Parts: sequence; C-alpha cells; structure tokens
Amino acid sequence: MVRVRFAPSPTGPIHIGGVRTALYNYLYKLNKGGRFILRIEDTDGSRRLDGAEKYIYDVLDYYKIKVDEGPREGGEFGPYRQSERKEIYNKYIDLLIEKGLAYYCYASKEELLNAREDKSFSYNSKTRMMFKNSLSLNDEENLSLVKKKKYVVRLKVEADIELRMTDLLRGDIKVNSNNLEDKILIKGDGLPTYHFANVVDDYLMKITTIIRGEEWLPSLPIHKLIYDALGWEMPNTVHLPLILNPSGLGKLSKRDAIGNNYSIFPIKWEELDGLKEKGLPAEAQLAYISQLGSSFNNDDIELDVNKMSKKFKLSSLQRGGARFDFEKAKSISQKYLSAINSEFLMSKYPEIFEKLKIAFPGNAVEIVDLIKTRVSLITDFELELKPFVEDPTRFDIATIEKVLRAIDVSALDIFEENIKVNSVDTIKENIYKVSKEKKLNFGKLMQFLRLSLVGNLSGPDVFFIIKMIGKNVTLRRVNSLIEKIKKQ
RNA sequence: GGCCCGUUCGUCUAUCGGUUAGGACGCCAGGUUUUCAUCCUGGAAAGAGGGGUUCGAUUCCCCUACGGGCUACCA
Repeated sequence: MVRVRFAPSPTGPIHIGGVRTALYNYLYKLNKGGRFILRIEDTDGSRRLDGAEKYIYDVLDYYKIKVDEGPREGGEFGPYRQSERKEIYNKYIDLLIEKGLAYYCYASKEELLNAREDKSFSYNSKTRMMFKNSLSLNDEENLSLVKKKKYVVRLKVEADIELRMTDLLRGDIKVNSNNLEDKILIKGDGLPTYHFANVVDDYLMKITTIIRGEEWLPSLPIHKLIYDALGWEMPNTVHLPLILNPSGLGKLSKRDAIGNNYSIFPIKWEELDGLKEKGLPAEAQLAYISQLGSSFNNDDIELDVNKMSKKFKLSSLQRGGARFDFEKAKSISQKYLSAINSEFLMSKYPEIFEKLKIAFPGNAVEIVDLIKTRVSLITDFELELKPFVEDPTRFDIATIEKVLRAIDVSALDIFEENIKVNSVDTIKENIYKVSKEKKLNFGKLMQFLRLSLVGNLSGPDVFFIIKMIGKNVTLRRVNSLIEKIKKQ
C-alpha cells in the first residue's frame, strides 16, 4: 500500500504550485491504492500565519481532494502538526547525539553572520572546530552551556563521502559531502528544522513515496544523511519540476497574483482574488494544473479527479519547469462550460443567474443553453447576459459612424416597420428581403441592430435576443438609438 | 561565487536510435452560401551550440551556452 503526504507550511496561501503537488500525490494514491496524509509543517512559529491552515483545507475541499489522515481527520500516526510533535523529535535527536552523529553548537547568530561574509564559508568538517560546540569544547564547558539551553543541534557531516541517491523522476544523483554543511537539526527554540522534522515524520508516518517540488532537491543529500544516521531507509522520491511564472524567468510568486486578469491562488485570500473569483471553475483549474509538468492528461482531457487518477503515471512527468498560461486554462474552461448541464450550472452559481431568472422565469435555461457555448469564464456570463436583462447605456461611437457612412439614417425605419408587423420568428428573413429590395447593406443593418440592442458589436445572435426580450423592448432600444443619432 | 537540476513550435507537451518530428492552446486564412460566437477545414511555427558513440541521432555520452533551484536557528 502506498502512503503519500502533502506537507505544506502554513506561512501564507498555497498557490497552484502547491495544489499541483497535492494533486499529484492524491492521484498517485488513488491510482495505486493507499493513503493520502496531510501534515502541517509549522515548526517556524514566527512565520506561521493565522488562517493559512484553514485555507489549505478550504482549497482541498474546493477541489474535492480527500485527506485520509491529517490534523482534522486524525489517524494512528498523529499528531499531524509538527509543532505538536516536539517530544518525538527530541527522542530521536538524543539518539543521534548519543551516537556522536549530531552535536551541540553554541555559536551565536552574529558569529555565523560574520563568518558568512566570506561567501565561500561553509559550516562543515573543516571549519566546525573554529566555533564553540560540543566537539571543540571540553565536557565541563559543554555541561554548563547545555544547561543554559543556548544551543542548536547540528548534523555531523563526515568529509569526503560520495552520496548516491535515486530519484524516481531524475535518476541517480551524486553529491560529495564536502559540499554540504553541518545543517541545524534542532533550533534554539527547541523545535526541529524542516530537514529533521521531515525525515522523522516521513519515517514514522510510513510514507512510501515523497512527491514534492524540485526546490527540495538540493537538500536531498542532507536528508539521506539523516536517514543513514538514524539507520532508516529513505522512501522513494519524486521531485516535480517547478511551475514558472508566465514570463518563464522565475518560479510562481505572490506578485503574479496582483494586477493581472489571472491569479495563482485557487480561491480568495484576503484582498487577493483566486482563480475561482477570476471565473475559472474548479474542474477546469484542476485539469489545467494537471497538465503543468506532465502529459498524462493532455489528450481527451479528463476533469474528474477520480477518472484523472486512472490515467496518472509517474513516467508521464516532465523534468523541465513549466510556465503558467492562463489562456490555455481558459480554453479548458470554455470546453467544460459549453458541455455542462445548464440547470446544474445555474444552481452552482446562483448569484450569476439571479437577475436572469427573475427576468425570465420560464425560459432562463434556454438562454443559458446558448450563452454557455460562448463563454470561457464564469465571469463572462455577466457581460453576455446583460442584453437580456437591461437596455444598453453606452455605445461604440466609432462603429455608429461607420454604419452611418454606409446607410442613411432614414433607412433605419426598416426596423420599426418590420418589427411591428412581423412575428419574432420572421423578422430576420423579412428585414433581409426588404434590405435586398431597397439595396441596403444587410451586414451594416445588422451591425446597427446589434449596436442598439447590445451596445457593441459582439454578443449573442441578435434575433435570439429579440425573441427573448420581445418586440416592445426591441423597439424601445432601436428607437432610442435612432433618436440619439438624429439629435446629433 | 559554490552546489544541484533542467533545455522539442511563442506556450503546454508526444517521440523511448531510423517519423514528412505528432497533438493541444494561441496566431493567421477559409467555410458554415445573411449579424456575434461556437463549430469545421487548412496554414505558419520546434529538437540551444559544438564534439563524440553509431550504418544512422531529437533520442546515448562529454563540453559550452542559456534557464531555473538551493546556498537561514524559513519551509
């Protein structure tokens, strides 16, 4: 049985990079059969943000990613918040210190900062004796310093060891231990650093496969060393390629969520809109995200997570970073919306269709049936639905002028004459017939008609609009625009 | 700077030594003989560069270039 974990840090809103990590873990679990564990990595109290853990759950719920074990669900390997596992880490750090594989270090932050002014400085086997630590001091000095509790615990990295790791996606990775530091395992506040907590927890929670972002690859050798020191076998790892910002010049960051028509967050976080608020349905979000850095869901795009999982393969994963492209996401959304059941859509987004339902108690569904094939975002409905519920107030002046260059104002009477006498189903063919008889430009007439009804040159089929809003409203809008023109 | 990872159309990707290098998004053109859009058809568009290995490399190896990540008592 496979056991995977999603282990975010509650330091801010998770973005679609985090979502993809969660998704791939979840798909892998679904595909292989197993358990999906949520672990909150909150060992840095100062960076912890209120609401961030709730946001993680809100997002997972939003995408219908079900957690098997986690802080909310519980489970036999809890607690699932690292801040609540202090005793566990202490037990294992004592073990390492006893074995001489980790040691106390008393160097102050200032001392280290000074040392690092030399860019090539590294706290390792060559330099560690320059600092106060349990390797450089005698027992008496150590005892008194440890009692004061002003210490961190470091991993003792031996010199010149050739480390070999195998990543399921990237193959063999070789690193010499001379390039590594004696990383801090336990901080001054008594809590573990990511490296240590991560290893202890993955082992104790019986994680079989670690699927995480590529930014963790550089610390893999340190993790390997910790596993070795504890005498544990390292789980399989898969280091996913990063999701890059649209320019491709860096990884996705909060800045990409500001001032753009897209977002990098799933749902609203404080003042920042999520993709949901930008109009991208959850199903389309997930389907798009599933394509970033893999090919398993590229053909016959599957939007349902369970069905998606049947196609999921680690071998379809890509190694290079993938840029976020909102246009592609929109096209997936467009296909999704055009195929969706209209009544289901209306019940799912009641606020979007509220006005329409009031204006068209009987046939709102008929309108949605047509409009849904024209939009790519949920938010597009507002504009597309407008002509059905209210008269246009603003007009595209340039277009009006263009139309009037081809047709005389007096010719515009053709609308009133035809609309009054003909039934809504025959208006179109009659206007067409008359325009030919009078040698008027039908295309331009249509543009004027659309302008009067919608306010600009794009929108749903004008005769469908007429049929829905009725003759009276149609005449009101047409005459209103004609009057406006005559006044000028 | 050091260490690590990567590099196929503009973008996401297929190819697992022999292909006219395929698809999707976007873009352009045409069609649906009458408005907008959907839709359909077609088109332009790619293996970073240089060395090897091989009868043959996009595919395997090396170098260079470029890009990214990491380099905290953050994760």
